[in-house]
Amino acid sequence: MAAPSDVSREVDRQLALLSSGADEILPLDEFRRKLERSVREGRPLRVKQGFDPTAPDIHLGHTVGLRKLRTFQDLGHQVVVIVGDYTGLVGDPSGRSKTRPQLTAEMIEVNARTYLEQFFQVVDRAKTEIHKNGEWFARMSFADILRLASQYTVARLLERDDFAKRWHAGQPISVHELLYPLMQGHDSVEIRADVELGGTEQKFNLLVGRALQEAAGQEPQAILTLPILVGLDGELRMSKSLGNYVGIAEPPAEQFGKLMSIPDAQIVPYLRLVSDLESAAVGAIERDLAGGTNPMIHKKALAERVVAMYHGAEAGQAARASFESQFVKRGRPLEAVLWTLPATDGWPLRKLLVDTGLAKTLSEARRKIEEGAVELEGAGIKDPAHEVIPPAAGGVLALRLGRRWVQVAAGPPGAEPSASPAPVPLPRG
RNA sequence: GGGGAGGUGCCCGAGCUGGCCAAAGGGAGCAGACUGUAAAUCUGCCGGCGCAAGCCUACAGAGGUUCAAAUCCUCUCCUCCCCA
Repeated sequence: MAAPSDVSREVDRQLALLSSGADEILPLDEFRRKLERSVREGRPLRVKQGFDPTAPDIHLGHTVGLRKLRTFQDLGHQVVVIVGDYTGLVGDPSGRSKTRPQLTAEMIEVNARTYLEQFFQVVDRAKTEIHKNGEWFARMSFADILRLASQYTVARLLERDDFAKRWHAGQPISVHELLYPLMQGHDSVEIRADVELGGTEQKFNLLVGRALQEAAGQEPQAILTLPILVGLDGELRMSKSLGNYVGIAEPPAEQFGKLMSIPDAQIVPYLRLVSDLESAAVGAIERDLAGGTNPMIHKKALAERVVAMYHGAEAGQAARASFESQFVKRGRPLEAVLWTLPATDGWPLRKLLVDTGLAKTLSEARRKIEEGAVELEGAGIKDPAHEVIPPAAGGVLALRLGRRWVQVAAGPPGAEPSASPAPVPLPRG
């Protein structure tokens, strides 16, 4: 048993680390008491994090919470992750203005696997317990559901901002969506959570967990909310469906480029929320920016740092070098995805653009060519009917539409178009 | 259960006294100029296929009227509001 003063010192230390960067911890005194007990009895806290296997790719927005989970683990606590296979059938209405589409069981399975794989790039697998909430929801009878539903009122559910907005806007809210917060809360009861993490938009759901735990005679969980990361557009929260995200599994150059497109005002928030730079250093950068330093310098450092976190220091440097070559010096990137396309007699440029994904449709490709957005081997091409001469074996062509580059090689006639799994060096031209 | 209002392109939203509607306007997005792949500003594009003329698909769904329908009629589905 530790001496009382040691306990108190350790609790202070943990509290400082855990609350750093957090938006709110509610109720703070309860959380402190939990930590005290944990330290005194040497019993890890059970820290809950749920996710719905809807959009499997983890992006930087998620890592804000995941990095906090990691901090809990580093302090010896136990993470309990809930795969929301049942809640996924509903779709979290949080922050949504529409009912989400429901998922099939197979999709959930696949998504969960992808998700966890990426999840454990940040979180320590050895200190993580995984549950599906189907473990308990699949067994509940209708009577059980009624009992659960009786523990909360419609008025309280409708207090919730997103429901309230939809209600006032005359948009539909399905009954099963109303059930969502109850399901999430019930998860906390089942796993006896001590703490649950979530973005600030999750606050309501997290609090429902407290109410249900109390009703079940358990000590209610503390909740820890984290600021929401703004997406690349600088306005809306980072989310896959909005397309304003940086995925942690994306290639280095992609991550770097996306990070360079964030508004200047987001540099400091990003450093705080998604980089591993300690807070004193972030403060120094903040002062430097206020002093009038060109934000681009710090933005590049941020981008390099984040790429390094997920791909290693070397990849970070390489991404930066490629970026500088491509944009600052107004040239080609150092590398680009290589497409191998079947060689045919005529190689219509429009088709190349579509096959390589630079354009979505032939019509779009035609328009972009006419707009002067397309460049092949350094020469702008404005003729929509242009036919490309396939390169000789071993040769490649550098093709650009706007800011995006690919390289193409000629493959055997009739073959399916295929892309290199990762970008490969682009010959200097 | 009764009454009322609605469902238009990625989103919002005009049109709905039938043809000039691939459908005004705004937003988002893409591209060009500028630039730091930031912001602001200006310009172009923004259903598909076609070099083009043009053709195809489209205004919740299915039928119908008409030379011609997003626009008129019938039925169906869906949403919201008020009343019970």
